Amino acid sequence: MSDVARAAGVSTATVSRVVNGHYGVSARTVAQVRSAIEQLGYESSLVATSLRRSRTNVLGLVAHSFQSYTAEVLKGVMKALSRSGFDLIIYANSDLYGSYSEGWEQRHLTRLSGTLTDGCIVVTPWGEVRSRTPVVAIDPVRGSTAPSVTADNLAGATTAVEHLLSLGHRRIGFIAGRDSLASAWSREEGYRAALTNAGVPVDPTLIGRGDFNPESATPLARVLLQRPDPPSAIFAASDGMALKVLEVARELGFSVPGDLSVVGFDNIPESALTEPGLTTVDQSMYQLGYEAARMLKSLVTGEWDEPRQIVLPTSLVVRSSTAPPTSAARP
Amino acid sequence: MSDVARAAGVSTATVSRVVNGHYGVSARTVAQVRSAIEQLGYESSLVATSLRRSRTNVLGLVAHSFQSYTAEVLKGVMKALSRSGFDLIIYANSDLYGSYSEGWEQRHLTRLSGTLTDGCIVVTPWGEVRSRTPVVAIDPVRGSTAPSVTADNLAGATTAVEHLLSLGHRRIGFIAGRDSLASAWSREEGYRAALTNAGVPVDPTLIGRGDFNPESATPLARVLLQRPDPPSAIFAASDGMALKVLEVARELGFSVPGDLSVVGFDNIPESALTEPGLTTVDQSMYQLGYEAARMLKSLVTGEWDEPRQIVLPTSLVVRSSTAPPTSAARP
DNA sequence: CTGAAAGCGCTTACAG
DNA sequence: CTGAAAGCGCTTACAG
Repeated sequence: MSDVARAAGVSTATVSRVVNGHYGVSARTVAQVRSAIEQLGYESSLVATSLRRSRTNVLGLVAHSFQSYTAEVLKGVMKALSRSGFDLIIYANSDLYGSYSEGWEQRHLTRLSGTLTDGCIVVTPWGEVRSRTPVVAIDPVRGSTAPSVTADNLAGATTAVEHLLSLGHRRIGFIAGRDSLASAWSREEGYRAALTNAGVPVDPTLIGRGDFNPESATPLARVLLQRPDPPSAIFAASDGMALKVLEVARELGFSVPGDLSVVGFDNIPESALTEPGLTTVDQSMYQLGYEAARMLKSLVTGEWDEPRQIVLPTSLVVRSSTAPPTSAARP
Repeated sequence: MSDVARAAGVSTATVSRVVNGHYGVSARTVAQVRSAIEQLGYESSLVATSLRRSRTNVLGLVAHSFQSYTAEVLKGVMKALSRSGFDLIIYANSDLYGSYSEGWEQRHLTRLSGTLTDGCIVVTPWGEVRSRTPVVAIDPVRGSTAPSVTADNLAGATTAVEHLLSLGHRRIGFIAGRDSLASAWSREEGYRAALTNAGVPVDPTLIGRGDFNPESATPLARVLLQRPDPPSAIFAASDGMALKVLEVARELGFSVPGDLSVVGFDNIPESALTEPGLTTVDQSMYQLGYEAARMLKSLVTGEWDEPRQIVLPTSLVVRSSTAPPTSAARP
């Protein structure tokens, strides 16, 4: 900027005014400055600008990994921000790839929201976060009253288990997600509610405690399927985990859906590609991202007047990983 | 930071030393400062730090949109950066969603590389870019000698067209990509080469000029298919465009692959999900991202000693959108 | 209409 | 071992 000022023979204050289109600069000066900018290929530093200004028109997104789930969310966020005047900065910590680390989102949030961003979206946070700028959580922690958008996990899970019940399954295993997340809790609630409603007692030994990380499901599925009396169906709280169940089933000689039915949750793109295709509950991750960005945008400008907690509908997608149980459940 | 300094009864200089783990601070002071940091939940501002320091350990990525292609690239980048000590910042301009705007990448690059990032990856740039920090392009412009990673587009396209030729097709249409990109050019070259090698003359009226944007293919496909003598097969330079060809074919009453064979390029996840599944050339977008990040990382630390232009292999994925031509090409 | 000066939150020689 | 001061690249009252 000082180069530009020198070239145009003015002060940096004036250059700044021209760059920001402020009034009160003579046409002649504007022209001179513009041509200097042009010639030098000057572009203002995002960092310096944001340090000085309160408003940056940049929104942030922090996520702990970039698997399919996040990628879908991102598409929705971008769509919502399209031509909104807000740019997006996504911050990803290299240490966090695929593994949760307590408090990561708080760290990143604080580092960004100091000055860089006007507000942030945080995807599947670890805990409640505080920030001086607005934050909306996608898939918040349990009991959070902060702005958030989430799928109707309870209804989705209930439908999934009802689907299995209607096929005739009675011994239905469950692989739970990370306990602290509202989504994990609701999905488990849905599982319990559907069984209870159907008069099927909940068997705690049929429940495995995963954490949404696909890998966490592998040992749990193994335990469930190596019992003398394995379940005839397994409902996993996420597709990533369900895919691992499929893997273990294959390894152990269970045919799906012949010996074992499997249902997931999320409907990530991969679920349609496996053989057999995974029956799952669709939560539009695109929509989650879209709505979160829409809310954050308005929160930042102070125009939001809808409820600060959005719940999006889910729907059951029946593919070929589910079928009625056979009498001989063991291969 | 001044809050922390006050609470700990030291200067901000000392706080800075503690935060950055510099030597020469008494154990007692360190303890005091740490406890103040803890209590106040202090986190250093990324912006201020990067403004002051030359090295930030943050790498940047700029892309003009976030469709499947970019999402896949991103996964590869994140994988390569995992536990590398480098964080990643992705910058997305809201005005650019899905549409090219000349020079966008240069603008963003300059704004980021001023101080925020140590280097950048730019995905399908519009032109050659200059920057004081290292830049690696994924899918560079034609004739670029800057660091880049790209798929073997020539071989891929040749194979695709040879596949159609071997099925018996002779009138093969082509929908080209954005001319300035090396990838678009090579894919067209591959198309021409395969035809020429087979002794089939290239018919310029069978070539449509798209720009990789899916929408650009719709009118072109319409023109091609509404001719009195439509081609029996169409090769599109990207899956996004090929999917649109499928759409137009359906609309016009062509059955695929009965009346028309269609081949794409990229192998985005959606291509496996359409009905019929799209035959396409796989270029591992994940690999492109992975290699680009690996190169950038070493370029920044000055350790890169491999060639600065990486070409990755491609492979043909045959699904059900291709078949031998029938005698009656018109429905 | 324009400039000198202060300050955003940090880091880093330079003194002491 | 620690602090006062300068400065990274901007913006914005405050004068003039």
